[in-house]
Amino acid sequence: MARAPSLTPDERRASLLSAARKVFAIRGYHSASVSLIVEEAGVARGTFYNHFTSKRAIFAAVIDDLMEEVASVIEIIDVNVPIAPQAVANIRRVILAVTDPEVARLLFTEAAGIDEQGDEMLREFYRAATARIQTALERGQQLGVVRPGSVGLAAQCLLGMIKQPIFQASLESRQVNADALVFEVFGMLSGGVLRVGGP
Amino acid sequence: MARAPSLTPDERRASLLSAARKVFAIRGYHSASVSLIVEEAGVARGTFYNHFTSKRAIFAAVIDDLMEEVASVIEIIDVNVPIAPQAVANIRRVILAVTDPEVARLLFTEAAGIDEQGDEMLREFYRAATARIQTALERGQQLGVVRPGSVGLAAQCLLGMIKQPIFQASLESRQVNADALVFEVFGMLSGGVLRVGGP
Amino acid sequence: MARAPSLTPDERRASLLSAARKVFAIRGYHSASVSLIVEEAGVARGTFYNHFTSKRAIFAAVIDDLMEEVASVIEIIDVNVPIAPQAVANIRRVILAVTDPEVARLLFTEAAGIDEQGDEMLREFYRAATARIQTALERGQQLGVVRPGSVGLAAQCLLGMIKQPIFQASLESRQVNADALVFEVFGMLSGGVLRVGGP
Amino acid sequence: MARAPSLTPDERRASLLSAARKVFAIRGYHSASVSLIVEEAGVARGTFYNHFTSKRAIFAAVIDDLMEEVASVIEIIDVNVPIAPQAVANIRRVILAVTDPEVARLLFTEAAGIDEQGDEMLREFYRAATARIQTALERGQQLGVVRPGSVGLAAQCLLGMIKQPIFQASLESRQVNADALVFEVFGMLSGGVLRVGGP
DNA sequence: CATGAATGAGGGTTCATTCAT
DNA sequence: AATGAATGAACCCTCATTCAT
Repeated sequence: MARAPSLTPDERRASLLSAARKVFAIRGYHSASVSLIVEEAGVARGTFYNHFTSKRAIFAAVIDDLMEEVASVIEIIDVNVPIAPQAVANIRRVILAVTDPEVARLLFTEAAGIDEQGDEMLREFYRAATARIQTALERGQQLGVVRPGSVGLAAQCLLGMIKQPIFQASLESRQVNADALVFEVFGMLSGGVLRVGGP
Repeated sequence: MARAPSLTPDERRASLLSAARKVFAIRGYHSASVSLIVEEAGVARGTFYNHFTSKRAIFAAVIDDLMEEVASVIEIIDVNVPIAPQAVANIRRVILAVTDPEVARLLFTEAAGIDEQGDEMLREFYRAATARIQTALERGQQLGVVRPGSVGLAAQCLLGMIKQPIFQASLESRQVNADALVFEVFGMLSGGVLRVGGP
Repeated sequence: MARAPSLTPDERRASLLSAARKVFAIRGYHSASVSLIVEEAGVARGTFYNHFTSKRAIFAAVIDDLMEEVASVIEIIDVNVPIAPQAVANIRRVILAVTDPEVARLLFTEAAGIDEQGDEMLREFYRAATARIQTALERGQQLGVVRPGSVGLAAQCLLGMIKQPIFQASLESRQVNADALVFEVFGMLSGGVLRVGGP
Repeated sequence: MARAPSLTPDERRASLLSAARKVFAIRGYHSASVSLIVEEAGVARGTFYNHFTSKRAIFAAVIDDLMEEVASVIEIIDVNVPIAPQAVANIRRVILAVTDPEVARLLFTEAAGIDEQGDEMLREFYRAATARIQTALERGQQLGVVRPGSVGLAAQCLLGMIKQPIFQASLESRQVNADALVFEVFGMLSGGVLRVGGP
């Protein structure tokens, strides 16, 4: 009844994570059942609980990995070379990372609203992301490439500007054109869309 | 056993909707139970099913009302008077409408991911919202107050720019400063934030 | 799918309690499953949880009823008529009440050790029983029919004297002879068994 | 992977038994898990099953040891020297043996009701204990220090008299005063408590 | 003998929905 | 329409036991 382990614990864990990610992405957190996950992973139910304490826990692990994946593509900007291309490259990489349908679905529609603990994770993620953007903008201000003024809200707006097209694409089961989005975002950042007489 | 109805069917329906909205906003779709809703409404379980075919259905009705509420604050722009203030006013009203904690929670974190039908509703909502913004932008182009070019993505970006700060505020159980957000959004639209090689 | 209730809620509750009592008595707390109980009661699983919040809860209710049953057979002793026969009658009734195989099994072997809350119930039961006996003994002292001295331990010993034969009989699936036990207990109380240097 | 055994098989078995006894005493049979036992013993799960065929089996072994421990303190009474002090000493030693919280909990609240096999063990234990007491009483009758008549029930009553105070103390997490209990039991045996005109 | 990952039957519980009254 | 007891599928999780290494 007890098959020998053909995988190391880490591999099994990874395989469960991968299965869970797939199942959560397809069915959403609530409709995904542990049964579905173990079936996808090809292990028995009990095995699941040898690696994760609960369905909630594996979901948190999945989301955590995702956030890490997204965050990891951002590279520190070198102020000694032209800023703009670096910023563009960062945005581009984030868009590409988030454009994966699984990532988009999980991060944008499933992560929120599970429970308080989950919301805290998300809060923290957005807090960190926003802070990062804000810092970048402030450095830009010092360099004179960003207009002066408070940039807290601007950071959130910038985030939303990127997120919303991806979210809508995800909702419609299509992928955004990353280049077009980068272009659009950069256009918005550098000049807005209105031509109604400046401030 | 069957109490005489003290409300008209429509009133009962409205009262259930209101109770459901409250319960869904507080607990989220999945944690909200029909029990909670009927308790909040002060009716028996069976009564619920005389007015709505399912929990799913009442949620859809709640979300529908919400979307309607939000959409209804937008006023047609009159091209014979200055555009900008009208646009600002619209944005401002949308922000105010969406800033209500119940609305924000329901629309931004609960509505998505329930099931395919629900996603379709949301898809439709964003499609309509985006289309509306896009139309406005195109009209702006004709009037020469919006820079030329494709504005499909821009519309989504604009939506995200507004939504994200409200979403993050909702996640942190606080409300955005509507005026600051309007100012920020308008600033972004009219000139972006970057000063890199502008005209 | 939802049959009309053929029983009043109280009747259904009683029927579940009775089924539970039977099942717990036969299988013990841990081996009894809610499935078994509802099967015995002839209702669906969900119905069980409409009447009791948990397996634990219905067990507590069963034990509570049992304790009440046992306690209720004790009659206040009238000091104006001969004491001894009244005491004997009380002991006799208790023995008879507890001699029922279900009662014995549940009270003596299943009630203890379920969890802290359960132990507290039992503690309270024995505390009350002991206190009652102690009070009776103290009244006897005032009347001069009980030898002087502390009677706290004596009360517990008296309880044990009655309980142990019943418990052993229960273990062996037989019933004690109530009359013989009464006789024995009364003999013990009135003169002990030893004849070693007594007066 | 297979660590060299640092203990002889017997030592390992003893160490598992000791760990099991501790765990069973603290958590009770049902809440004790094999995991807890092997953790306490510091061995792997598989090792457990090299020494005991099942959780049930190690529990039986624990109880067996306990019964043996208790039984072993009883010394054969020498009829050539005064009986009473020897009887008292035996009772005293039994009380002391059983007063250990682990012993009391395991023997009085956990041993009963696990399964038929377990009940048989317990049955046998009480049968043996009762028989021993009965034999002692019968010898007492021959010596004229025990009142005549059937002593089968008396033996059980005597057992209960001792057990109940210890059981109640165990339930309340306190220890009985062995001396007081011996005194009480002996008082009961030698003269009862009632003064209502003996036979 | 030791190890510990894997197993899977089984248990308690929830809750959307039904329908006789 | 209103009621609310009854339903039962579905879910998450536990844990004694096995066996390849």
